[in-house]
Amino acid sequence: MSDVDPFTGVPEPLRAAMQARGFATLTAVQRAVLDAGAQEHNVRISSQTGSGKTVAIGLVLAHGLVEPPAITAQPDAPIPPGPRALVITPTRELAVQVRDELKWLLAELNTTVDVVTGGTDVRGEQKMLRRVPTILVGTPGRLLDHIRSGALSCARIEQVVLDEADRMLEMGFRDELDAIIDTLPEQRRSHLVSATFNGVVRGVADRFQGGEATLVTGDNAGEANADIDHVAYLVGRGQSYAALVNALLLAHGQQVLVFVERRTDASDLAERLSADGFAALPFSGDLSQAQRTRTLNAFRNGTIQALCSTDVAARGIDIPDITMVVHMSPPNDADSYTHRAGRTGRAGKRGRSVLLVPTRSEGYMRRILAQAGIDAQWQPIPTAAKVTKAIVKRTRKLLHARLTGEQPPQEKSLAYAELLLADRDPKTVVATLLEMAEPDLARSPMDVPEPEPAPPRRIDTRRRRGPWRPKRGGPSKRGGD
DNA sequence: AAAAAAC
Repeated sequence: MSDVDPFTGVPEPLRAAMQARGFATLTAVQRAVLDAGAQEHNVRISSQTGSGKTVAIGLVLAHGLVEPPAITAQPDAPIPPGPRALVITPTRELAVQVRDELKWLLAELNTTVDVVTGGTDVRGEQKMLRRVPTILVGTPGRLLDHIRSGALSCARIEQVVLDEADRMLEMGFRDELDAIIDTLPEQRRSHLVSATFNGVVRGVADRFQGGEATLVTGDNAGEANADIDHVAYLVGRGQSYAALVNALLLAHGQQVLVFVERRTDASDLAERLSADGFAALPFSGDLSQAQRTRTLNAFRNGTIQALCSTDVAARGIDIPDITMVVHMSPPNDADSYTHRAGRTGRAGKRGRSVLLVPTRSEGYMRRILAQAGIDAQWQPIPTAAKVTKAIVKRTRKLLHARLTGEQPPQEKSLAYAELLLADRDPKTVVATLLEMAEPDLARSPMDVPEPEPAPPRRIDTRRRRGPWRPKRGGPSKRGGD
């Protein structure tokens, strides 16, 4: 095996880009698209979250783009200039991420990759489209906008990709999707990509691909990502979910992505956590696109510890260092759970997915987990004593350094303790911790200790504060889903 | 029912 070139079949310009990016080898699904000879067919890529599906689709697209376009304009029927490939995603942030990923991968292939999404300046995009990118990534509404205004011609599209395909083929997207697909040439390749293709969507998927697709799977096809530990806590009536999330954040001490049901829940939770002294921000369609971008960047670069998000961030978003996902309310279905949880445990790293389950929803949630093929650990709610132990352990070193003036140890998990302690007198913190350590507190688990003298702080998403600087080794090695 | 997605 060792004498086999792991990049066999990868076009030379892409091999160079991948090696420059630090890839030592291909992931299973990336290897599989090449071995399947997928470059000549419609492809359906189904592989677990965080397994490098975006690069896999880049490999499929690239093989078609190495050759000059087969379509030639006839004198009597001129074909307007336009992109050769189209990638459609269900959210704006995912479109941008996919654009970025394809851009570095295909940089040496004499291609250009660009993106169009709602919430951004239409004129700027029109100008960009006049320069005719080789590959265009976008969300449905804005793509259709450009098609109808005449700014975008799809007459030269050779390949179309639906990212998060099972989501794109759902009812909510169908009308816009059909309208876009109607403008594509009959002669084209149609690709679908997702971690999940449940039975319901498979029929639609078959029709979309004209019944002809090469199925490409990675490791553990159809199984859950084994790098994620799943934990479920039963939450009784009258217990505070926000307090529980507070406790989980304290105990975990690293970045956490919290999923909530509604937009208002996102802002409510972020507000509450901020008042508790955490660096937390909401993320949902309620925000302006500019704020969405700033917030996601703040989470990506480690400026905030907690992102309180609706399902807008449930699919595809690749943030390599997320070690814990919390579901403050149960997901809608098994696939939704798989995708949410899949924001952690990426590219072979381990992650933890924590469910807060209302007692009345236990049966429902057990069915969802079984459907997703996941064996979760059902545990009692962590007691205040346990949470206290974790936070004491984490902050002890830091407090020692503060009090003695020594250099604090460089540990990322301590960085968030640093933020929590920022602007506070170490002696007050010691007093708070002692108070928290009172075993009496363990009696009422939900009465999670709140760091007493925490003044609400505004979180500046533009620059970092304090001496605190975790992050960020390098770009993702494997990319998104 | 709510989330997302065009102005």
